[in-house]
Amino acid sequence: MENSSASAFFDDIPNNMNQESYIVDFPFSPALPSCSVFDIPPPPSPLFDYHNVNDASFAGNMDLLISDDFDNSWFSNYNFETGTSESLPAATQTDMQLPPLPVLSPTANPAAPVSGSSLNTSLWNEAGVVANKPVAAVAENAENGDGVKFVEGKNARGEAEDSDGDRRIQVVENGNDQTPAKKPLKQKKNDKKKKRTRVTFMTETGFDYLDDGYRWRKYGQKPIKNSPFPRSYYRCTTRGCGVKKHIERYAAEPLLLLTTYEGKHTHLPPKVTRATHLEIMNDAIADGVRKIHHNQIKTNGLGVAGNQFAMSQLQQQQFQNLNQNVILHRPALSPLSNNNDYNNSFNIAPTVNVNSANNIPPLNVVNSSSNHNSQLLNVVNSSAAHNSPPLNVVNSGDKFINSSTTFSEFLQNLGGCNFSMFTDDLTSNNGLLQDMIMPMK
DNA sequence: CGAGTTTGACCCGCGC
DNA sequence: GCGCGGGTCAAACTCG
Repeated sequence: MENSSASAFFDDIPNNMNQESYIVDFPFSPALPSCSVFDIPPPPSPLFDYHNVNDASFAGNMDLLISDDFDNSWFSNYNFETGTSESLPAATQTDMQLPPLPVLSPTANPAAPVSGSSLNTSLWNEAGVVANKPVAAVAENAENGDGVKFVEGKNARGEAEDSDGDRRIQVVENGNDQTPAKKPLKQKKNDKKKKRTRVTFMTETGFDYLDDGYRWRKYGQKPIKNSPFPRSYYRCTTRGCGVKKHIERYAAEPLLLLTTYEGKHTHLPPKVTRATHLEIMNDAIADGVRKIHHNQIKTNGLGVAGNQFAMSQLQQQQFQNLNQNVILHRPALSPLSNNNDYNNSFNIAPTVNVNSANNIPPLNVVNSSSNHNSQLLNVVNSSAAHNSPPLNVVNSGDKFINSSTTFSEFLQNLGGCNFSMFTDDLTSNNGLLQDMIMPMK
């Protein structure tokens, strides 16, 4: 295997069939704010006002979670109540404006689950499916009394907003402190009314249900005030596990799906666990890269310098087999994007190269095109021959910058392998949405 | 037949 | 106290 030494453009990729392994240069882009629930911009970011996350511009940027990719010391200094931090400079609201989103029509059963298999790599070809991209997550820790939640009519400072009915994000204090002696909830058996940690993920998706690896039973659906979209209630089907979630579309941005989890699973997910992924990827990527920091050059265990990793043929196959149902994430749009970019990006279906020998579909790699500094995904191959399928690249065209501004998100795009965890405890970290929550203190 | 969904009824907190 | 809205229950229903 040789190191990558030159940039290979996307048109080259289909020709890369006969290679033992791939070395992927991942282009970190410090110039762009990160756009994923799995990532948070390097602190402090002059590009994004973490506090003013109260309208459509937050889509793709409402980073309230922290990955271990970052030195997150700034986060603890940030006061969500006042919206201030000594470590954060003044920010502007001019960055990362998303183009208009297509309007979804409410359906009779908008929260009806779709099968996991429909969330595979072919979703890029499916009509109406724009993307599945976690663009934000909101943690509400009701146990220690602090948290963040959606409220109506107030912004993140708790100030009254205009009366457009938009929901805002607000730090809330609730829970078990010495507040108001309110009439206690009527306790039902098993203390069902006890408040637990809630975390809301916002996912930009045309799907009404995202497979998160756990099994759920729907137990209710309610219309929501000021929203054409109902909220669906689900309970984890595992006996003894009281975790619930509810799903609704964000009325102001119908493409945003809000998934709120309540509670913590007492069991491993019945589906593919991240531990397996991590084993493979750890083997493939080797130590060090998983914790790589932005703009840092490290060496992985395969002797590949730089922000790279390599997967052997077997590893690729294993990885693909384990990621048949992963959610691919649409790249977020940069400030440079325009509507045409947005539209074009989804009209381009990936070339599906199915290996004739093993019939394993290739991974789809979402990436940007040229004309942007440090935005190229360079795929360089070693010389050895093999039969595994190539990486599949969706080339979105000029002026469209993908969201893979961090290594972790790149991996996310690559196959749903989430490396931006808040723990290195692989036994408890299954790589699912719920596992990527950093409790707020 | 079991598992999951649908859907109207019911419960509860909260604001007025 | 009343009504509203969110959350839950559970019987009926659907599906494999």
